[in-house]
Amino acid sequence: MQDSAVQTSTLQPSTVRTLPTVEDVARVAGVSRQTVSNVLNSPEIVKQTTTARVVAAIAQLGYRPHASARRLRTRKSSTIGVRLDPMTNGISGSLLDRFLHALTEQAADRDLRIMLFTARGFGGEIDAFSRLRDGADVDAFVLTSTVHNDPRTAWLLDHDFPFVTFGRPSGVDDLNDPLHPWVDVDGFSGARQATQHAIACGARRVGYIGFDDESTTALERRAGWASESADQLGFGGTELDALSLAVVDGVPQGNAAALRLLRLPDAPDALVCASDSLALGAMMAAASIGRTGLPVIGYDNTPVADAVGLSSVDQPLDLVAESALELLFGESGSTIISRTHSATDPMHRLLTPTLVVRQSTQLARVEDSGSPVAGNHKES
Amino acid sequence: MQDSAVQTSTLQPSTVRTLPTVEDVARVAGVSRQTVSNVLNSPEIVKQTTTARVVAAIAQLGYRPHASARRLRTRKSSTIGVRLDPMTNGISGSLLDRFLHALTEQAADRDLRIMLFTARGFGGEIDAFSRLRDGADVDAFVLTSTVHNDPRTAWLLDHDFPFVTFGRPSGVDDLNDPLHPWVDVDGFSGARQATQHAIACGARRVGYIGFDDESTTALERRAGWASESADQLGFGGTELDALSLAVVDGVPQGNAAALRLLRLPDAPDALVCASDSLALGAMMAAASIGRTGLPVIGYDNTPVADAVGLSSVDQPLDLVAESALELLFGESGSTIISRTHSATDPMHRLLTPTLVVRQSTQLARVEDSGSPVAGNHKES
DNA sequence: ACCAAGAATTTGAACGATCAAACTTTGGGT
DNA sequence: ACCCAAAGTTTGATCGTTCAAATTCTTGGT
Repeated sequence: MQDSAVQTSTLQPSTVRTLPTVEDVARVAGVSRQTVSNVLNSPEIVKQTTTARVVAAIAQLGYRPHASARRLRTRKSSTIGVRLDPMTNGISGSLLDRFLHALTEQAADRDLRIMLFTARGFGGEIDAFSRLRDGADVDAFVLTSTVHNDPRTAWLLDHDFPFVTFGRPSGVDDLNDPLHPWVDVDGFSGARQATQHAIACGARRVGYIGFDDESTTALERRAGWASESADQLGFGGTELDALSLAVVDGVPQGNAAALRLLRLPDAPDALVCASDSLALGAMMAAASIGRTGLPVIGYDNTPVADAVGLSSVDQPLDLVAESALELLFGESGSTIISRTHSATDPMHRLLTPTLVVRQSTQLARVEDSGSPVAGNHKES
Repeated sequence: MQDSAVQTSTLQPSTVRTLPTVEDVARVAGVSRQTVSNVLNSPEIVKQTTTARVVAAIAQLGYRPHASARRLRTRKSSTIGVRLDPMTNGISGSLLDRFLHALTEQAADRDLRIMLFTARGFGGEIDAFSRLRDGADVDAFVLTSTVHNDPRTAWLLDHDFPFVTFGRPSGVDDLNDPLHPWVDVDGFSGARQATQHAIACGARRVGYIGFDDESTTALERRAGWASESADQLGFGGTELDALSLAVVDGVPQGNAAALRLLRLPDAPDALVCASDSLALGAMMAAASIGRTGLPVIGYDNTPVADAVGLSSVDQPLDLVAESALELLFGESGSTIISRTHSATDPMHRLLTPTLVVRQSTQLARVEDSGSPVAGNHKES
């Protein structure tokens, strides 16, 4: 090794830079490979003085563990797979994106990585599961937009592969099955808060525009509105039916539905909507027939809601992400915790959304400023 | 139910399933490790009959190469790193998301993966570069929202690490530097098309609401509008200045700017905007002062534009993604092509956007149908 | 029948890390 | 001084793949 002297004496600015390995660190620190490894992975079993020397050597060489080598040996990838939905369905698509962002940040805190993939249909997604699992590319999946009797969770349960869903299971899946961890945001509470707020704004007949389908989401949001309306305003089933409509999600649909409701003899004096798209349509409908001050509340707190000053129910996506990781990896750490049927703690989290109040529900109280929707004229 | 007792003794649905390796495939096919490897990586050097046997064995065992082992040996990760921007800036944030989606899909076609990361500031991002590079986690980076004299590209060039930017370089970087590959969408053309369309709708004084900053994007979009206005309508610099405003991106800003322009003595009879946010604000402003039919054109074709029926300039994000990969990996394949200063072909692509025409520029021509999107105050 | 040259295949080593077990040191208790 | 357990450290093997070199099999010309 006498040529090491030569090597250092000659400056070689950008030759093929070979990355340092544990071996190199060990040599510099005067310890063995394994001790270096221990400093990194089990610091508690290494003597303080030794640790210090190793840490110094690591810093000196700028050493970083080779991710693939580590993965090969430990048989874990420290990577989570997330499918990027094929159809970013309009305005609400950004919900997934914001969630993805929160997830990436939370994951980084635990030294976990997020790997994306796309697939066509559930079948394609399951193929992707299989590919990524077999290639040891990911340790777990995070599923979004789950459906009734979701075939994906069935497959994952069947193949005993770790996952967590954003959205509670429905169908044959048991809500309390410890093998099916899930995180969800309480739509009942969200719709209830929205309704409550509408009432606080002075509304006595709160209308509701919801989704056409029979998803859990659709049902519980409507139930939240119905429950609050019943409790506070004393409405019964028939009256509630008259005050609500179920349509396909979208701005034009929201517009049309709002017009229908607002032209009723007993028109609602506020509108709670199951999405910001619907609410945006509703706002425009209200404006178009001169009912500018009508309180309208949306759902999901998308960027559009912020942009147009629409009050909206906000889902705590960072908490969702945090909880998802907690269910997969425990309080901290990056090792999948294996589940058993006998697990005691509930393997799910139901989070509570918050209402973000904006101009769309404040105009009723202030003077009409002439520029209803996104007006920036402050009256002083 | 009845076999629950038996289940444990006989059936073992989920014993520890060991994944098959090349060795297993080789044994079944009656060949050696390396031959299996060759079938996968260099099919042309293996005899047809042997290939057939190996392929059969692979299918039979459901073999898939272990990604990490392969990466360790080949010293490449087949993974591209993308930073998820910390601030999903409102409506336009979805542009990045749509790009991300396109990129993920294109990458999948080449057996490449997308890995996400977040970082705070450019410094943080460069740290992340360093980490991901040293850990051999990624083979290249795709950068978005580049800025003038971007420190990130400087670092990457300095450390000789492959990357491509979505957005042409500006500053000390050379547009034609073969070491700095980039893809961009021609904003000049986009704004020009928008203006052209406005004129085709009958406008004779097309106004422009653009960005306040001095980014390439801001400059070229305005230039596109100015150029077309000069050519077709014969406006000079002073007149153009009077017809345009530069503001911060956002719906309220668009609203305010539009009001200012529309209240001028020589008010514009159409508005071209540098973003959908601005355009949305402009639409609302127009509606609020009774100029419902005013043609308004946005930029980026975000979901909101679709939702509210706003004509908008669409960036071909799938092409951008495809081009980005092409610059990194060549026509096909998943191996980084190394660049030299002497490269002949230009290491960049300038793509042309297309205008998507919607109701916001059609109302002028059709009869008021009673329920247009953003209000239906009749003017006559 | 022989040989050379190319085609096809096999073998040993390596990628960089961690695991499991073996080994060495330390610190009391007797 | 001795021994033992606990603490700390090292050694050999291994994860699954591909590289580089060695080996065997073909083929065709003489």
